[in-house]
Amino acid sequence: MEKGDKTRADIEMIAMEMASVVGLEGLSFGELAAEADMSKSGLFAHYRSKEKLQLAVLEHARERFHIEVISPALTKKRGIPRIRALVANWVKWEDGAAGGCVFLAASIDFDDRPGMTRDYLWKTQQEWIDFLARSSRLAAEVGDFNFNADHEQFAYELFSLMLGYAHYKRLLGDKKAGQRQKAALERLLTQYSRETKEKDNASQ
Amino acid sequence: MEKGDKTRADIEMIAMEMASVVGLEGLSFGELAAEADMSKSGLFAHYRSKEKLQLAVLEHARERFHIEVISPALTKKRGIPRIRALVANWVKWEDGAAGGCVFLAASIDFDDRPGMTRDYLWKTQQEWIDFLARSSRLAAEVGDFNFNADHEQFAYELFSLMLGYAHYKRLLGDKKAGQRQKAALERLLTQYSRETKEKDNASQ
DNA sequence: GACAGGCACGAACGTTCGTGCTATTCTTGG
DNA sequence: CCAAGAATAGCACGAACGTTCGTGCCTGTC
Repeated sequence: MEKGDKTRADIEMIAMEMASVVGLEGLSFGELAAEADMSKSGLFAHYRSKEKLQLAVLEHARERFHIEVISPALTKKRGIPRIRALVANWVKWEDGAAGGCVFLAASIDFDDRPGMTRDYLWKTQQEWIDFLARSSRLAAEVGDFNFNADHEQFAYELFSLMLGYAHYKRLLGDKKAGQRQKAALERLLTQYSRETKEKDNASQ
Repeated sequence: MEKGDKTRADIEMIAMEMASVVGLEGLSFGELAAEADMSKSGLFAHYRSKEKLQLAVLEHARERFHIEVISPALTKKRGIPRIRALVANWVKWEDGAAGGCVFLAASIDFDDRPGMTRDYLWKTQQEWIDFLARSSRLAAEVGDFNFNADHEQFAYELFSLMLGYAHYKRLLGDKKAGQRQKAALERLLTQYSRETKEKDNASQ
């Protein structure tokens, strides 16, 4: 009950890296076994189905995400400083993995493929978005944002900017992606902290 | 030299739909042949390699994209009206395909896989982004936008919002995705058309 | 020293993949 | 209307896929 856990942890670390490149569905026991220096069957025995492997990889990634992105941001002051930290950590997370954020790679694979894997993926992403919205609410509470800002709208726009960064960086190979993302974040923060004078309203 | 073209066009229409769901790499001759009511080998003969099939599908998609998204927007007045039309047409395009925008589905597949397909994909996406930036420049020229706005930054942010819409709609199944996207677009347009009073600057 | 369990292995399964070849059928220009 | 050529089908291949099976290590317990 000792060795197995260690092996699984090792496997999932490698698997997460691979999945970020080829996607969760593109992940195969054969290639993964080769990368982990194991036999395909020996590796398979740890999970007993591809779906269970995918779930294990996602669970592993979720843990890493908390450790690398969320937790360190919680040490920052509530409001804009914490939001900045979240974005900075996420960019590091995206840049760190060989193929970018594994959740984004998996999302495309599974948006049309129902099942347990998709459900877990959905839950994880929703959690992240809710966390962004909550951070916006906190920012309003400490006076950094307009107190009547639409926090879910903020989460949508912030999340979109992250998607944009990943896309510019990965596919387009744009050197200015970081610069663009920073400028966009500044603009977004400015707008949400402005002295609310616009007549616009997010409903309808 | 007549029948073949018709058949290829039919195939590529179906293939584009399939690829939007399973990705360009997930597309297979077997399934595509079944869907098109042809034999695998008969279909294969039209393209003679998977890569050529993928390229053909992308070319087909590029044509459709011009017809459905770009051309109808060109009839609108330069500036904000045209930008609004572009976004509205793109949303229709995204909603219309079974699995969403085929270029986005393909992007994840190929961002780590060099080759002709990736190059073509890159070119097409870059074209689209450049077109967005050019539309922003036009908006500045007709007085809708600040004349000193950063048009490539605008393209980045607008493109990001589209990515966000696709993600919210496809994976998260968010009913409010359309509403969110509209609100975000309004905010973005407002910001770029404002009387430029901010001290902020996109460089650094 | 026999026994049990956890762990990993190699071989093989049925299926699907992309890709060739060889016929056969269909379309079309002279 | 017929020959030429294009379009499609049939069949086979080697490889990779997920999965199953039987077996052999180790390591610790009675």
